[in-house]
Amino acid sequence: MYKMKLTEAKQQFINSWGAFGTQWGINRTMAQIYALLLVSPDPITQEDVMEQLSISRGNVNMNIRELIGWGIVERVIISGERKEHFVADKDIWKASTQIIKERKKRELDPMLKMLAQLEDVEGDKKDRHVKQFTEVIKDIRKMGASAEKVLDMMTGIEGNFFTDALIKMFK
Amino acid sequence: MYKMKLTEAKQQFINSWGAFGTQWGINRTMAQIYALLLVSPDPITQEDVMEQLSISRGNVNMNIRELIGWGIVERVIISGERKEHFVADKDIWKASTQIIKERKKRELDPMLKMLAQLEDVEGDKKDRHVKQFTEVIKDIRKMGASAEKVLDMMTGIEGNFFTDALIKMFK
DNA sequence: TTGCACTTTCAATGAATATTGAAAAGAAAT
DNA sequence: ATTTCTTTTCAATATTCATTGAAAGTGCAA
Repeated sequence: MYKMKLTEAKQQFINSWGAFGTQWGINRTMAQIYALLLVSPDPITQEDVMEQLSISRGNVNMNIRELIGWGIVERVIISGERKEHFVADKDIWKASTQIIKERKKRELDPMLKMLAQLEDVEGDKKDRHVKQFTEVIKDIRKMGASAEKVLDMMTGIEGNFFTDALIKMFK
Repeated sequence: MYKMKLTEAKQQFINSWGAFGTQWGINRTMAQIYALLLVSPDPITQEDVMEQLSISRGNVNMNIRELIGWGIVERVIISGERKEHFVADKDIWKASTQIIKERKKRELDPMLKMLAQLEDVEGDKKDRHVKQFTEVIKDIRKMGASAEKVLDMMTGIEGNFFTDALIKMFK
């Protein structure tokens, strides 16, 4: 069976990761930078990223900043070095948790807020259209609230027997 | 407290839903059409969608087709009517399940395949770079495999006490 | 078998998003 | 306080992605 060289495999990983990222509504470059940081054993500089991914200074800067905002990449000071270095936390479980938390905060919570405002509308409760509308909004809210609970549990906002069982089963 | 008129609320819902969709890597229009179908008590035609969302015939056609491909919208025959009509399944739990299944199939499975191919690379196992790479790939695979299991359970591919408990807790 | 009602396709266009790079700002070192 | 190295910003540009609409396709019905 064919074995790739490391550089080839890295490139493959970075490219695929970028492609999957876009499917999830994540900037391709941001995903690629994250992938690069994941497979880099030591902290690297913006310059390194520029070279290895052939992208511009500004682009690297903005996306690294974004990754830091997501809480999955850190700035690192290396004594004696002038340039900033960056690392990705290599604990994948922790990173996933962090990403889930972040997406929940940025997307699920605002959605539930929006739905709350549409809770009840003017007009005849017997009207098919009114009925259908309120029904759907209510159901989506329920679904969203459940999702929220599950995610909070999974990301350890509350720790309990259920979470523990779940983690033991799947980690 | 202010109550919206139905049409206003519908519009609000459709627009917001479209915006949230894009964040999830889903075509804005597709998300909007789905929202419209959700709040419509009866099956509607492509023409109806065109008018209500002010979008072109081709756009409606392609996106409805896509929604059908996701298994959350159905073509409906209304006897006496020439035009095709469409409905969204109003069971939100079922729809969510269906979307999760579909995304898993389209995204998670291919990702795991990709990772499998990068499992082992040429070169010295003691090299920091080789080590880090194989380590990360292995960890992501593990994480992905766990996610796969959880999702399969949640979407009822296997039914067991755990799923039942989960469903009872959150549905 | 021709016309009609409707659906589908897809090249052209438009809109949204990402990327560049040069200029400004910031931060050590001399 | 000036030079030098580094980071950040952002208007201009390039790229990607979504939308249009006219033409081709389908199939029913007279």
